[in-house]
Amino acid sequence: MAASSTSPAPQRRPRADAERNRTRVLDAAREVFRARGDEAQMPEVARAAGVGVGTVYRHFPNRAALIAAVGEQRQAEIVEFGRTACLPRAKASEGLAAYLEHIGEVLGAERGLSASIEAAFGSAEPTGEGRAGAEDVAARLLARGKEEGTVRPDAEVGDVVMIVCGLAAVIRNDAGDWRRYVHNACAGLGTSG
Amino acid sequence: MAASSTSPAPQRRPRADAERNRTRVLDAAREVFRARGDEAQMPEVARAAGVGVGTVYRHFPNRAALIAAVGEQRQAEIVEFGRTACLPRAKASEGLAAYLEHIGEVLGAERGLSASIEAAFGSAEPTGEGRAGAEDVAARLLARGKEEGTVRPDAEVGDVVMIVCGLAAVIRNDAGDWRRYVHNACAGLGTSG
DNA sequence: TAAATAAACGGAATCGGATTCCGATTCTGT
DNA sequence: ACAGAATCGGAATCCGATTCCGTTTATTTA
Repeated sequence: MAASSTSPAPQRRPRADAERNRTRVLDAAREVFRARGDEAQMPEVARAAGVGVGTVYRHFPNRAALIAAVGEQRQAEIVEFGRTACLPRAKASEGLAAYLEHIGEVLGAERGLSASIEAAFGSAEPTGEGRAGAEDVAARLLARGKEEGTVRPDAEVGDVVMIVCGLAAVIRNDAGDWRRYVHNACAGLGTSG
Repeated sequence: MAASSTSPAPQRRPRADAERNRTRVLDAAREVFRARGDEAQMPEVARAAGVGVGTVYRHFPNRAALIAAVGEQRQAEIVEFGRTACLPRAKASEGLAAYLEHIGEVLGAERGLSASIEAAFGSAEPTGEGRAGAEDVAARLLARGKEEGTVRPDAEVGDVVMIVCGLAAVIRNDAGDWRRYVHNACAGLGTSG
């Protein structure tokens, strides 16, 4: 008792098989949700991962957490794209447009993950790195855009979040010309082209 | 058999108590969802309506339909506001801003209904009148705004839908300065003021 | 290398909540 | 007031998420 309440817990590295199963489950969930939408059932995910339901629950406390984890994983990839393909652009306004277009493409191609990705970008929870990273990319692009004079000075990260969420909703429904919407949204931020 | 397959069904007017109960259930649901969010349970709605669960299901095929009905009812009121308070404005751009601000106010004040209202505006389903009415208001305002020269000629109803959905997401989360977002979104549509 | 211990597994059992069913009750038309 | 039709209420059922625990496996230790 004394030990457990005072020592900061040595934190033995997780067992190898546990770590492997965790990623198996996450990958399987991502695939299943992408294909069937996030109403897919837990047993289905477990089966796809070649694992028992119990194992799924050992790694993710509940269905919502699993869905969120998938969304955050996808978001992390989007942020990575933002850092490597958008931030480096000469014109920040183009970088911003590319960032949003990429998000639109992902949302359109992976409808099943759309809700969880939207949540990753829009949720208020301290999701941590994912959300923070996404906002960091947006913030840098906006700042640079303002210097360039291609972005309205009163534009904020929140505006970009709103665009992403709106985009997700629109794509989830009509799937229509979301590219045009992105274009207009950029125009709205003051980005001229 | 011959009769049932050929006659268009006389459709006797629904029984008085049935009609009364339908609205009781709808009203109770609206209140319960507004207060507790749309995860509130069916039995809770039934209790609030002073009715058995069976009765709830007699009028609404399932939970989703009930939630949707609530959202559509609220949407109808918003559309009504749009027609009476926004369309008549001298400046279409101001009418549009007022329309969006009103939506923001409702979303903010009735968080629990936020998701269903958003769905009513954004869903692809042939929701019918509700959605159509909302888009009608937006379309008229946009058209008039273009004549005025206060709205970008390439703006479309879809852009407004996107704004509404984005707004809903933002309000559901930070609840921050959504008013600023509305302002910026309007600016994005080309509305100068 | 083998035994001991801790951690992870699998999947049957449990639980909660949506939905269905049907006998009892309440309208409506005659 | 009566017959028939529609509606009610709420217990019973169904389904899927989550929990539990005996078994199996990785890791550490002797």
